[in-house]
Amino acid sequence: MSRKQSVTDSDVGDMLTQKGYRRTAGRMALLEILSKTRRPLSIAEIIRLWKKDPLDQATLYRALEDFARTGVVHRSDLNTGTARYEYLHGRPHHHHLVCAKCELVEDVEVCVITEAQKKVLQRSSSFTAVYSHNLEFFGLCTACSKV
Amino acid sequence: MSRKQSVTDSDVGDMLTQKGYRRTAGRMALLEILSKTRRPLSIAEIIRLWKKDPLDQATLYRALEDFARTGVVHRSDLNTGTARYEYLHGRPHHHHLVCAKCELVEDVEVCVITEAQKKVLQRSSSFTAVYSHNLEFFGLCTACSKV
DNA sequence: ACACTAATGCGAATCATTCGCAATAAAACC
DNA sequence: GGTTTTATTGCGAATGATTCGCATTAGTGT
Repeated sequence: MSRKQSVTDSDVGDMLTQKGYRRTAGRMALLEILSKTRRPLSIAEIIRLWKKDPLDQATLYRALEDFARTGVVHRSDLNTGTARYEYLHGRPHHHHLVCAKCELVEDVEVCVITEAQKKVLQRSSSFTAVYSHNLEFFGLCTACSKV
Repeated sequence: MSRKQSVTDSDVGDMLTQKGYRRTAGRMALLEILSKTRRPLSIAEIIRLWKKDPLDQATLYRALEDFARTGVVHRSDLNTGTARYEYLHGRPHHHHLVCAKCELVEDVEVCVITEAQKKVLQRSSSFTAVYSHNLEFFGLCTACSKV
């Protein structure tokens, strides 16, 4: 009913089938982890959360790249040197709040850019289309600001 | 004369001295390159533009990191996998337009985020300060959209 | 000229990410 | 159910970006 906040096993499986992927144990588990975590995860974090047997990195990278290409997950580089991947839960896109010290990442649901994007395109001298944007805020989380 | 659009040798040198750096040939040349280019440069691009003798990468990385730490240049990762550095010309900050195909990067001078940043902080549950943001737009440049 | 220390150069190390290729295992087809 | 097709996996090695250690060089202040 209404908007889903989490995803069940069969949902994850359906999603895979629907996008033309195969329902493999690995990709199910990966989507499981991503869908339960409402923020961008680095590869290292995913590996840490991984409960199944040994995890091959190449396989993980390939699956994530696959998912990102078809829009199942969103990839973002938050100036931390490593890519992060986030399950979109059907949301078109959103932004992030990144702690400059500990790299804690929080989602920002509001988006104030859409109209501005048009202006940017109008003023540009060498672009003919703008179809997306990344907006990340940097600051200090409560824990880090105490230190 | 008001706002400087480019930087002379002595300006670059003064900047170094003022920030507590030494006026070395390498750092002068590096700032020279950066200040003449009004967009974020990747390490590879800098090396390509380098006219002086052999260029050591470790030295280059260290200088750029140094400059970024004191705010002389700004580092941004534009989801291209490599960091880029841009001379700020005294501007506080600004945004970019990135071609999804050829990675052409254009500066966007307007900033519409400052007020929004405050709202983001207010709504956040685990951050106590937001002091900067990155905003990058992705699209297609004129050349790439023709193909 | 001298001392102090930032900056450099070089090679090796590390980290993230990708590639090649043979082995597995879904999905589809008989 | 057995077979074919082909996506996905696993492994090891390659690549690319970035960092480190350490001895050497060269600005800067005295």
